[in-house]
Amino acid sequence: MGKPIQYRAMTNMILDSLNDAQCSAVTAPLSHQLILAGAGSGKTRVLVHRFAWLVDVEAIPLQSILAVTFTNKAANEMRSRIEHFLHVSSRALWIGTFHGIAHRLLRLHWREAGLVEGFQILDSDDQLRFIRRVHVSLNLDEERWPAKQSQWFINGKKDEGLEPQHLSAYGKKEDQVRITIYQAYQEACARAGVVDFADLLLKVHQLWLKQPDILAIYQQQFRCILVDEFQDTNTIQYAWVRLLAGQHNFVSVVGDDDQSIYGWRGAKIENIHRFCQDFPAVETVRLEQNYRSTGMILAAANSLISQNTGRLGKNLWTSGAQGDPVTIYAGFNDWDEARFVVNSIRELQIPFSEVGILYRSNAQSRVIEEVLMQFNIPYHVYGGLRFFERAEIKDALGYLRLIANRDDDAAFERVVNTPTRGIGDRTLVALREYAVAQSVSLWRASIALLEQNHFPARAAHALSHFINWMDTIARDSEPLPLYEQTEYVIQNSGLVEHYRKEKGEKGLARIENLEELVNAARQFDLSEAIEGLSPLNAFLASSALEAGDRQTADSANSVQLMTMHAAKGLEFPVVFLCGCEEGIFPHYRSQDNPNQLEEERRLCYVGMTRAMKKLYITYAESRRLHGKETHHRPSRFLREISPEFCKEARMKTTVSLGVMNRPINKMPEDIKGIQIGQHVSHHVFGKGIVLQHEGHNEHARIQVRFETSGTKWLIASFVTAV
DNA sequence: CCGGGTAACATTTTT
DNA sequence: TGTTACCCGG
Repeated sequence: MGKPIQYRAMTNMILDSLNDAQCSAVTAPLSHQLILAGAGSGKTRVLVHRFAWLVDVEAIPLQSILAVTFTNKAANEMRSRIEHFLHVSSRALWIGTFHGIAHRLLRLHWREAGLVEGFQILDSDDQLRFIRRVHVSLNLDEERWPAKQSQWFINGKKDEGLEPQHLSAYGKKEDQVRITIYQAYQEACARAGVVDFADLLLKVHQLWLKQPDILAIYQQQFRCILVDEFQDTNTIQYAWVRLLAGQHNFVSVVGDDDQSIYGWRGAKIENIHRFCQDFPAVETVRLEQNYRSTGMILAAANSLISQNTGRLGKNLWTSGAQGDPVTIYAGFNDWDEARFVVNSIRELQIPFSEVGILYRSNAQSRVIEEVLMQFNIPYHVYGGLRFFERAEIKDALGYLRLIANRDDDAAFERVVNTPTRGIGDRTLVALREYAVAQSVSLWRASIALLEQNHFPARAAHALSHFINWMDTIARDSEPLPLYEQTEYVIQNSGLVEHYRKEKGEKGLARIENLEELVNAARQFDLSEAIEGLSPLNAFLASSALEAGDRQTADSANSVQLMTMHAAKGLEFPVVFLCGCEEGIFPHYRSQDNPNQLEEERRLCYVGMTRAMKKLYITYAESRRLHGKETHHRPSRFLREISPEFCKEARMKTTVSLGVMNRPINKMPEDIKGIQIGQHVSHHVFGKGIVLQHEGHNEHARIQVRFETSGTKWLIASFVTAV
């Protein structure tokens, strides 16, 4: 039986350079599939090739395959690899995050889903503010009812697919109050025409349940569903996949139970087990050959993770070199530990960008940063605010949101008095009360109360001015292209003058960010837009759904510092796992719960398996924590790694500062003369200007904005005046 | 409305 | 220790 040449050529390309396990995952006949993909086993590759196989060999149309991931990063990577591999345009591809795809569906079916056409998306920050407002309107004491907890409660319930009416009011009084808050919050969202992240999934799920005809459309469209990082799915996501799969479609899930580290935010590792029960005839493939790490590193990691119970079972192996044993270092204190890390980096003589320093919690970066700075080693810390999460950006977007939808109360609250325009608390309280009582938005409440002459002259004047002004800029900017509209709003909102007044140079950075927002709008790819969605609404949605990169990519040749959570999916030739002490890692809040403890162990496993060639694990016998000297025993994880794969290290080079003491930085006399605005230079970061300073003598630190390396806090003695 | 002083607090993070 | 939130006085 001769197969078409096209078929064979393509098949060869698809199967080229795959190992046996990968190959069987890619070429499996149509059925439900569970692909257990160990760390570094070529998971993405298998997904991409499976996709290609389905298209080319199984003749599934492109638009009949749905590929879902958790992060935009993963989605973008898969998309671009598939585009390259198949030479297709992204138009027809259904690849995206759960939230992104749900959003796309809600824009198509907003009416059936009970939403307004221009609905906006609340990010977690907006959501928290919004919940605060709800608390106030319910007269709840912020002491007893922290808004954070309500947010946690509401999101938790939504992730379980539960709405207020599903929740029993028979529970504890506390729960009853929470349910009331949940209910009131939902009503407030409906009035404002906004949805939160969890709503995106929940509302699509409800839509499908309530309107079988719509569900049927998508069940018929998506013959194959691929889910990445399946161990991270939560209840609603699982329900979503199950519903969409129906009786006739095929689901392939890819995941690794040993890398499940997001249980604390609702991920259900059990979904992997449930999958095998709920879906008939699941074919399981294990990808255990690792292409990343040395034999020693894998053996060490395997020995650790084997302590966990209830695993599906998997042992990573490599055909590559054994490599060096894992280096364990016991530091005298946190400074000593940091110095060991930095010393080792210097001795390795490798590009800085090949080093990853991982820790359990962000606060641990500080000491390491300071030592890196002392040795003039460039570094990049992951985490922190993202572009679209910055206050000034959210202010500007607030105006745009009001233009798109005057009823958006979250946006209204944010910008109505930013910058201050004489609309005070009094006025707002009245507006909120009226809005809740009449079940209208704050915008409508403003108009109604102004008509009723409810306010004293001054307040009335300020408010009506704002209302009219919003309508005017909305009208005037409407015909402009997106970026001009953005620019117009920023210029006319008074935000620029507002931030210009901010003391220090912080305001300057904010104004620059506002300018950057105009650029972002200019570059916004309108092809991403969903049919029927205005450019403005598309831009606003994408700003919530893809909040942008974390910080700028000045990481060209710098050491990478991040939490172990953030390191998932990444790899480095050299990895340092720091702070491996009981109470730090595993974290003390996980110590008494066996499940949480196992998750910590998986986190350690994730950290270890990031290393390609060399892995260092360090701990400190004493450490400064919350301002107090503390002592911790070495992490149990160190004991759980088989000793035959480890070796103890000592610091090879004596450090001039003295190993046993905290550093005492000599401060040149002239440092007192450093002033804001002064030009300085630094060995690594180059030339810059002093923005702020704090502390005295050896504690003096200064904030410098460098011409090319961004803004940094430094110990004052490390710069020289120019 | 701001800013200073202070008290409380302190995982992990994506959408 | 470092941050953040809140309260009160000018």
